[in-house]
Amino acid sequence: MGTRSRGRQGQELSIDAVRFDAGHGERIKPPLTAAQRRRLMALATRVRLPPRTIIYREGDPLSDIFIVGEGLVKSFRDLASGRRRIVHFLFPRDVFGLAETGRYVNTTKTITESLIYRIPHETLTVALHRDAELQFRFLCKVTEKLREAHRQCIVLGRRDAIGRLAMFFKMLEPDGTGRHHGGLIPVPMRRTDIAEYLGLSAEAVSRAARLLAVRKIVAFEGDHAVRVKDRAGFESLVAAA
Amino acid sequence: MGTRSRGRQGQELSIDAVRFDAGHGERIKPPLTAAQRRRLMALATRVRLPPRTIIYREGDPLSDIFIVGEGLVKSFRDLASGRRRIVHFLFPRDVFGLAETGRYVNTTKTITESLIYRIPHETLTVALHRDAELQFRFLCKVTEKLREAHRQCIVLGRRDAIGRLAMFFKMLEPDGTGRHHGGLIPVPMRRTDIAEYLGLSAEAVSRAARLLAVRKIVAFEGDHAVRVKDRAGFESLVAAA
DNA sequence: CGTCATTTTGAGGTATTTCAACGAAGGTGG
DNA sequence: CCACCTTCGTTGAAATACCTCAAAATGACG
Repeated sequence: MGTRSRGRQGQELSIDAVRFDAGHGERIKPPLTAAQRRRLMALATRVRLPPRTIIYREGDPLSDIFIVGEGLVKSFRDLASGRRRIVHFLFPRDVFGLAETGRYVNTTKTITESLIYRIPHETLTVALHRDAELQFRFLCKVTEKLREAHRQCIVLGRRDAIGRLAMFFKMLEPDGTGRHHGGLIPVPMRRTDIAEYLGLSAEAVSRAARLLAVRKIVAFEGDHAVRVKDRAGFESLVAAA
Repeated sequence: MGTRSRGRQGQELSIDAVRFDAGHGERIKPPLTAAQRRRLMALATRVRLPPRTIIYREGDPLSDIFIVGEGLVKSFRDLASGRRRIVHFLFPRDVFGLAETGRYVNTTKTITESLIYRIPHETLTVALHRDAELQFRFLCKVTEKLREAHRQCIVLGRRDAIGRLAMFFKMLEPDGTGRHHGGLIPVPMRRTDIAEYLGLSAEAVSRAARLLAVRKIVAFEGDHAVRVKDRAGFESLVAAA
């Protein structure tokens, strides 16, 4: 497969990582009405999956669109070099199942135990054609994901590991300010996952994390939580770009 | 602005870089019917802009959605460090005008003389609600752009300048194989633009380009065209990831 | 033909990668 | 319940590659 997009322009629904609410930021009215949500859920099958379960593999024929109910899922690609790149993490309410030419483009795997909803993609396509408003919500959500992907590009463009890691934590921050959670940021994924997401070696992530702690910018509380100690320093690192 | 997306979930149309046709790859039936295209064009205003003209700035209030008719546009962001990052290039038939919370997120500027169509975003929103099929085309296109953004993330994740540059050229290749154009790839943008897109310094791009030429993988024909000389070597560089 | 912007080239500094090894943690089986 | 094993995380040291600074060369434009 080349780098250039050349997806078939058929009726297939191909959405990846579309969140149904306003994201981790300011809570705005949910883009889906209760009725829409109900109808959508009626089309779905629920599955509960243990950690490290592969949901589908890159290249598998497209069948369903998935929605994360609970848990954490990673979407990644194995490169020719043997290296693995995580394209994005999928949190509750994220939609995934991006396909091209009728095949999934990434492999997805649960990180923690997860509750997953699946909807046959034709079913969803039909529903979207019936309900223009519902479809518009999807459109908004995909554009939102597009913005997020662009932001990730900015992160990856940075050269310094410490800055990338800071931006990553910032991305994980529930409300973006730390006001309501005392600067505590949950970090459900493993270090190697972070490394594969940020395009760094695991060692570099480890060193950057230690540096953040040594500089008293954050304090780690176990492997799966960080607390921002120096908000000003943290934000200036994030903004340094 | 934080790194986390927190766009308002209103009726604003916020689409960036949505191509109306099948992209540079295999030519498939255009996603827009002639009638849809005609109607869309009826809503638009045409403008012809000289090179290096700013179309809108980051932070400007959202007013229109734009479509490239001819020429080349770049969409970029100035970072706190004073560095500039090009988020993407916009080719003919690409749509742009991505906004968040009612404001454009990037600055856009013509690179070459361009023909631009502009449609008030409310007008387009209404049209999309009226025509579910038209909206579905938009949805498909945005997801396509999302895939492209993911691919760019892969490129940016690479550590070697020469590999990134190779992937960039590959991205620019009209049909992805070189079969129909003798491996000749037009490169309309300047070196510095490429550098800002790839997250490299201009010097690194220059050196990588020379290296590609020295290794006889490509040959430059002026500053705005490259010819792939060693297809196998080229592809293996691209795939090396 | 001169001026300005872009591109290229050179040399040194710095950051991350890589390779290697150790320590810790989680899961499995006896 | 403990020992073992696999995986993950950390730390150290050397190598590589890009960045930065500086300056020359090329090209565009008036």
